Amino acid sequence: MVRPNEEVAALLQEYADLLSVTGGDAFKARAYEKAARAVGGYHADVSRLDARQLREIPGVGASIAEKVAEYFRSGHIPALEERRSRIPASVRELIRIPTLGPKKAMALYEDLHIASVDELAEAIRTERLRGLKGFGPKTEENLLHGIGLLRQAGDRILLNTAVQTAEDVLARLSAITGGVRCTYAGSLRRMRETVGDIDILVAAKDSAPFMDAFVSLPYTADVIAHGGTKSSIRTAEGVQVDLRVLPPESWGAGLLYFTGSKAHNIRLRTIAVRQGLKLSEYGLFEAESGKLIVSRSEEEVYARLGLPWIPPTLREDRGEIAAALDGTLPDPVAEAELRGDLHTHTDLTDGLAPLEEMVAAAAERGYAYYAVTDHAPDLYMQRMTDEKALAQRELVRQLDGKHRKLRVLHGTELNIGRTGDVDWPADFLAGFDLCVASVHSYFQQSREAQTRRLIRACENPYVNVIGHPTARHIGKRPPIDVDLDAVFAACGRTGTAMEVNGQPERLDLRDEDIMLARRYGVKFALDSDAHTPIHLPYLRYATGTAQRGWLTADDVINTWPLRRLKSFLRKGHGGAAAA
DNA sequence: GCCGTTTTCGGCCCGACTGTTTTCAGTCG
Repeated sequence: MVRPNEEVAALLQEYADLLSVTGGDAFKARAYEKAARAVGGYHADVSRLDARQLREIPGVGASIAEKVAEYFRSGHIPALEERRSRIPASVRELIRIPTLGPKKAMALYEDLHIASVDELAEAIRTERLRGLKGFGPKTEENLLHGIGLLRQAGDRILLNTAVQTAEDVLARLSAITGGVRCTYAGSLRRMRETVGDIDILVAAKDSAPFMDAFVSLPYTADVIAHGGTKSSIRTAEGVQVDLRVLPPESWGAGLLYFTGSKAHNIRLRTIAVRQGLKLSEYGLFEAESGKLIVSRSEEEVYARLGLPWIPPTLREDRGEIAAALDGTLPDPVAEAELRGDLHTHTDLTDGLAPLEEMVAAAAERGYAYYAVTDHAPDLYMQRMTDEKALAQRELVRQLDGKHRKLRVLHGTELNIGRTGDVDWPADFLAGFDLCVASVHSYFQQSREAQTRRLIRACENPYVNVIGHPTARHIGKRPPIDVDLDAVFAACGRTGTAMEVNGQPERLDLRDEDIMLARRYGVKFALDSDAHTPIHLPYLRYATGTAQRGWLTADDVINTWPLRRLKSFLRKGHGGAAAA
């Protein structure tokens, strides 16, 4: 179940999209977009607020507050429905294609009656776009590429969407009596970056009450299957959720089996067979007699196979079983080991909350340190200036120590320019406690140019962390083409950390890149890149991704005590990080 | 449509790149 805030944010965003597709006042569309983001990132549940309270959300005025209130009263927003009736919903789908915006989408619809991604692909194939004003051969190529990206992500959903749905289902099923255990399994438990469908497991003697409750969840749109051991539904948002009810005595074997991955399970079964055993979702058995040996817990099953328990995030058949056998399995970094966050924003640039609120939320989470890293001037639309940065630093110094044990660091997120230069000169950079540097432009440069610019950024003595290093957006923008070996080598050499960015659409670096970087002795920063207090928990996804990359606490600079972190941030030049 | 007043209208996230055009519209961060 999505939070009411996100439900409303989606509706406001849809309204903004429809406004921009049908033309008219661009500022109005932008006002709705801004309100959508603000509502999505607001700390309180908007379904419980009246119109007056809604207006306290920045960017929400009388008109939008009334529409939101109306939505929770009647379930309808007449103005939105009126717009929908003018434009097929599938036209809106078109603007999800990178490089295709509202104007081009409308041209396709009005001139060629193209109203969906599939129809567009077909129209390109049959050369129907030839001659349409503003659509040349390069545009066709870009559109095909964009459609490919969109389809690559397929029907898989982002990790946080899956987590929210799964946790809501778990909360509802846990309330039913007779359940011994209840959790999610599958690729979600392994924290893969996207999830195809959600697997929920319940241990109970009697499955019927769980199955019945499951198929009648408030957001069940379709019941795909409704049986005694397995039921499947599709939610209103189109997510498939499977529920399996296991007898309590085979919980461990079932959890192991349904967590996967398939390749990991095959390895385990091979080991079992060599020992004259048979492993299934019901337990570990003697092959000859069929006698059950163990099944109650994952630990017991692994132990009987001669293995320690392997954390789910490592179960991808990427060498974890060999490592477990020879005792070199890493102890993956845990979220509780993180002492702070090193990449966050405020409303001084594109964040949604003021510095004081972000710091208070960080203190609430029990951090030992917290870095504010608003955007630097070269990201023009953020309108950062030297004066604003210095004024913010004053405020940061005042807040430092206000919340008992929380140390507040003043940082910035620099833009890595075309050739690897950054926004500010050395003397100004020296005033920051740390600098994250990220790619926000020139995504299409050659591999050689991208590699050079990133290496140059690493060689800057004031750049401590490379933010979201490949700049990908899952399902929307591919990673930049760069020689990661060369960049990681430069990171290792210069003492520049690589970020594992926890924003669900980024997760950047991704697991495989992390494994590669680690071989170059690179250190990592696990960051939320929060733009509002409710993004701070995204560290959870950064941690999951880091675990999948086999990182231990020692690899991660924000598990370190402040003293050790500051020493790392000095990067050999001795100046920036004063005690 | 929102906001902040220089309170009831005028500005709003600005500039660069791409691909198309032949001087610029559309998209993006």
